[in-house]
Amino acid sequence: METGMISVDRWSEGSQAYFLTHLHADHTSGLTPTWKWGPLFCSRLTAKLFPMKFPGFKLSLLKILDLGNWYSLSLVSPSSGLPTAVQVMAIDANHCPGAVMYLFRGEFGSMLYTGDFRWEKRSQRAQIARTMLLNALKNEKLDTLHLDNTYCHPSYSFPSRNAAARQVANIIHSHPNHDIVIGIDSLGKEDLLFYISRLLKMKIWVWPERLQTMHLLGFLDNFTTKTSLTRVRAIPRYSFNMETLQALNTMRPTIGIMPSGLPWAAKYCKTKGNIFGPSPSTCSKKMTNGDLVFERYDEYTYSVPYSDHSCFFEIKEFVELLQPSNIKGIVSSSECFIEPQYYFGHFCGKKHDSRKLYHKFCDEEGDERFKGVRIQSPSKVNCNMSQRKRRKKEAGISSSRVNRVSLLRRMRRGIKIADADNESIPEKLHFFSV
DNA sequence: GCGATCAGGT
DNA sequence: CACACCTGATCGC
Repeated sequence: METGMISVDRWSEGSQAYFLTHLHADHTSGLTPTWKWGPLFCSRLTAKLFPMKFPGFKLSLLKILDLGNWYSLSLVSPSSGLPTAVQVMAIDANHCPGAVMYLFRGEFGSMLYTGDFRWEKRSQRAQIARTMLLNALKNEKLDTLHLDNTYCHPSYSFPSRNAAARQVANIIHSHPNHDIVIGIDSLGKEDLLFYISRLLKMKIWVWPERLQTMHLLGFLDNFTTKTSLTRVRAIPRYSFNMETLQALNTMRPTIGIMPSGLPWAAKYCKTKGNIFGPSPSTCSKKMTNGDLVFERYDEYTYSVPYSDHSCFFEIKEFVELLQPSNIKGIVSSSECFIEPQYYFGHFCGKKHDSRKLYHKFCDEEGDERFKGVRIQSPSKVNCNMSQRKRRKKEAGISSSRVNRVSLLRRMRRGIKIADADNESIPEKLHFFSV
């Protein structure tokens, strides 16, 4: 598709229609309450959560796309100046609440943008999404797949979220006299918390803004902001650290559980031989409990492979199902980034030389790129920090400005709670003139 | 003075 | 490893 038509999760000026896949901060960078380049298309649930994240945003810019419907947009081709129609369908991405993929079709052919997605074949939601996708495509070939390639490497292997949730429950069961803290973000992992809450027949503490989110999502009874009611608390991931856990343990015995796909990235660069082989065991403290395996970091912290992104095998199944003509990775910032074409080119029925490129990459840099990162970054950090401190000292900057900025940010978060209001959501539309 | 953005950390 | 999001510094109006 030519540029100047649509943007997905990109918010700079110059497109005729903007699409938001979900509300995580790394997909809304550039979007502010004063943003005005709309219209902005998103799922119904994202629209419901939107005012909390962007209070004061002009809600008439939001256009809701219900799942599984085709919507038609009248755009203008920037090159010819002629009108051109683009059809779009939103499909459940099974990532965080409200997250969708977008299937587009028009003169350019067909294009699927997954955003962040989890493709758990056995989950009912993924099966519905699968049916929607296949019905929408009928027998047409998908021309371009923009793919969530976060874990697009065979070493990224982790279980379903249901299995990971059972691991969390298992850890909690084996600590009947401990307080539990679980690290979460502003959106996502609600099903995990809900599952634990039902299983333990216990409310889970969340911070006030998160409770507001839970209520918007329809969880009315399982969460609380009263600490006295429960021994299980979900806390922001940024405050989940060793210091916090040590402090908590001075008051009550407490363990931390971090649900994340990340620690399960096998350090394949350390292994010898076949990178397609099974994920190597990387943890010396792996513990078993029944038939479940979990990872213990230190005396307080457990890590559980609960991921809202697809593992490698799920990405493979997804690409195999769709067999697109072209694949592009959405995530490209990774040190470890490898074009999905390398693994899945054979599903695309196209000749390509990415395999050759990959080998070149490995041969030239191999383990060194990882060693380089490990060795260089601490010294670089130290250098930057000392430079920064020196500059600050030289400039004689007091901390009053900084404290004020931080305070304002915190106040705004508080105001968001008070202002949160989901009344004025626009009506469903099937045709949009842009 | 203030919002926007970047860098750096976890 | 790299997710999602924080804080603090700096930029530019």
